Amino acid sequence: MCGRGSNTRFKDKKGKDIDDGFDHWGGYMAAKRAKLLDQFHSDNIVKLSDIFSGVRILVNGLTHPTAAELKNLMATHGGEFHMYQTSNTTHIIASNLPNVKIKHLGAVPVVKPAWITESIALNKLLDYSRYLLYTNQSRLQPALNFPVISNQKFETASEFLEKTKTSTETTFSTATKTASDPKFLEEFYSNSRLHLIATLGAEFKLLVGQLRDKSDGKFPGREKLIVEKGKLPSTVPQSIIMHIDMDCFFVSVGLRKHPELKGKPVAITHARSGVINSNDPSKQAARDQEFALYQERLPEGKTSRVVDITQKIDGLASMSEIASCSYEARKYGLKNGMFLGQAIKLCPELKTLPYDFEGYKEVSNTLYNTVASYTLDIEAVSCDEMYVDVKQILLDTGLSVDEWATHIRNEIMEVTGCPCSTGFGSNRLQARLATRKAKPGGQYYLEPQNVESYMSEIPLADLPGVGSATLAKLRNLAYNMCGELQSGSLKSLQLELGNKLGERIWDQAHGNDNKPLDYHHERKSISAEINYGIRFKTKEECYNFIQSLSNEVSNRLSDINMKARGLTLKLLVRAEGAPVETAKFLGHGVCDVINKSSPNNIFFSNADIIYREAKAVYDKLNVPFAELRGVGIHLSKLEKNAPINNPLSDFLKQGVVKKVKPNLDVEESPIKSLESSTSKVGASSGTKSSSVKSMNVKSRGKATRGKRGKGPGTSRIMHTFLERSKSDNGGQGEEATLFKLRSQIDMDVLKELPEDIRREVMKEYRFDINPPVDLEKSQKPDVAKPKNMGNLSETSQRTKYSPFANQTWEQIKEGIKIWIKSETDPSNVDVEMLADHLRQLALDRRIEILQSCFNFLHRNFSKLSCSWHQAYFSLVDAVQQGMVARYGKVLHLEREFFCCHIH
DNA sequence: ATCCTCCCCTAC
DNA sequence: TAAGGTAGGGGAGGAT
Repeated sequence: MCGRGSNTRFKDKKGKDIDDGFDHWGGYMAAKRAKLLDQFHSDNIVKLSDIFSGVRILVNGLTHPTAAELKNLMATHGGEFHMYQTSNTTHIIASNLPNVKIKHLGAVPVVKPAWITESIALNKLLDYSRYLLYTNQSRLQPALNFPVISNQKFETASEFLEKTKTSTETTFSTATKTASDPKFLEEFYSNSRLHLIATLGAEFKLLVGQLRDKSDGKFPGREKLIVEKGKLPSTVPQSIIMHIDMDCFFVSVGLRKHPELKGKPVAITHARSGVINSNDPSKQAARDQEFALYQERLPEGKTSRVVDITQKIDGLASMSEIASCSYEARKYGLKNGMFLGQAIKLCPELKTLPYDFEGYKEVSNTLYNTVASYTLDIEAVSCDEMYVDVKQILLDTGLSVDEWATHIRNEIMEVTGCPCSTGFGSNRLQARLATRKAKPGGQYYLEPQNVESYMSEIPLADLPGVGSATLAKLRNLAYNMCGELQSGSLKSLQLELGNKLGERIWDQAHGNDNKPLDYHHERKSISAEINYGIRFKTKEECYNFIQSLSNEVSNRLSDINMKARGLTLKLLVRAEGAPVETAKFLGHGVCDVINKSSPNNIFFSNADIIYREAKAVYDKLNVPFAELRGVGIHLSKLEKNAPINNPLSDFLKQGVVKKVKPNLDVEESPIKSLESSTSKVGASSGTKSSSVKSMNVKSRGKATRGKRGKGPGTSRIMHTFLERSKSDNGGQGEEATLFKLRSQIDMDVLKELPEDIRREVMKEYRFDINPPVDLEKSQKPDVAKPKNMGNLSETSQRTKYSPFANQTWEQIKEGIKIWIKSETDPSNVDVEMLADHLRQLALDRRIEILQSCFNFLHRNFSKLSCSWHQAYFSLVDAVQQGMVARYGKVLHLEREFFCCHIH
């Protein structure tokens, strides 16, 4: 999953070139190009010759001379230099061009920069064909095997110049991988431990959920244990939580292949030695400068892992980070995250091992599968750590906590070859702190009667959630141990730390933690962020990288079948006074962080849209690309995609619903039958509740700020779907059943369903397990005010954002609409018919929008300031004026709740 | 009051 | 050389 290339954007499914996000901005881009050309021409230049008259170059990638120098050369010798490729770009200048870019070059020749320098040297335009970078440009070839034309046969011209320059430049640029390289993201991810940790953690959270969904309730491991131990079921009154944590995970995995290093101080790093081979004496000064600045900017009281005054890093010390170190190494003061150079100073005999990413994945999988054979009451914390509710296991097997702990630890050791530690307690905090005592390679049960005394000896620094900043604040209050807090004042703690954190730490100091294990995690955000190797030399490289990130987050989004509504661009910008070249090789150095979100009220998941938004934010921020040291795209306000076909067909198979109308039928709107059959939302508008009124077409323009438009659930597209049932039995037939089911309004209906179907439904709409909408209440005519969110706070935070929270039955019905899903092939759509249909629905005052056209609206009126119905009419207008020439083919008939406020 | 945005903090 | 990611909780302060 890490290996996704960034080259998917240029082709659609059929392999034809599609727009790169600028189609609709053509005018803007043209203007921008003109402006750049203009600046170029107005520069104060001294013409030396006209040999490049008519030549218009675009520089792509790293070249020698640099792009800036080439720009000057072109200016002084009568050519043009383009920042973007245009239709009249005549040559692309590159020294080394990876495959992914080639696709986009088309017929324009890719020529080595020597063509320019040598032409200038001879003062005449040489034939560029001798300087072509690739022999066969039209054919796509494997990235690494481009036959490069040798320049050995160059005659006179090459003798004027040192040939070596271009070739060294080429090798240099392949050796130094910065984010300018299209392959960078992939390469970086495959070497990043932090990326691995993050993605593996998310995967296991997902895995536990999936295993629970498809579990048959049988646990072979547990059953075998019952037989083997032959004990009677016991009674365990209180809840028992187990915390499992692998001992210095990466090291343990590494030691499987290097048993000779067991018992020795060992660390996992990329670097092989504690010193770097550099003979650059200026390095020390640059490092000192950077560290001083870092120290200066460090918040008061906070300690830094990077600048440890007692462990000053000299100019040659390796700044490769230690991902994990053995307990033997920790005795020397080594810590995870420390630089290798520092570590070697503390422990000269330290052995280093390389990463073994495949090994980590394998061991993690084995670990989870092992535990899962006993229970699925697992909260995955990370690839090497989890909480498990073991009460049922202990009950069933009759084992004591200690016996169970020994058993599971032995088994994990056996199947993974790696040791782990386990802690037990009556809540997750106690279990976790027990693990701390158990480590390494042990087990400990913190029994309820010992909690208070045990806790009093725990340093506050050991509490989960207390890091260096919080610790500094606690020290300010003269608190160091949990015991000191047990008698202290909660108020003063909250004043210093904030309400939530203050209370949590207060609770924790007493050994309390009422947060239940989370077995089913639902993602709230997705992001991809790179703060390493960012050194852009052209704006294009920067844009390309933003595009790679866009592809990445888009892919991750669709992997979990979600869409997003919020986008934030995060930039790390070299701080004023920070050296341009960082102490750590290609690191980010001391930076200012900029977060900027783009206002957005429609959902998206498409990479092109993400790119366009992110790029727009970047352009607006006006940060010079050369100063960037980190770039990230964060997507938030996620929602599951509407279930399209599969779950529905499952329901059909089960006979829960009947499928009747496979295609859109304008004349006989399925909405009508539902409306008329279920409730009395007639055509008269005067008697409606205010909430309904705001959806009335007549009130558009002034109702957009009405109460209805403000709840958290309202400014978003929401959905449900159902198939129309032919049976007309007063709305209580299959369709009504399914609709209620999907809305999670009637939990009784849910309960009556067969187990497997219920599970499907729960999977799709897990957030509605606590139904937020009271059907009885919402049927009352006066629902002027949305439900008070405060009343929902007892249920989970998620519930608050449920699509159906805050919606009354009336509103839901009013909001039902048809969503026509479009496909990329628009050829056989009858525009007239659709326009008619839209008009018809408009007359009925129903909400209607085409998903694909909504994207169109968003593209073209990105700053729309109107309500949903205005957007709707804009769409109709657009159809009538031919602005939207074609819609997608109508594939599915679905009803979707839609209530959107576009800013 | 209640939201949203832009941070900071923490954990692995 | 080196691979400084990612997700969630929450607070300050402005907008409404």
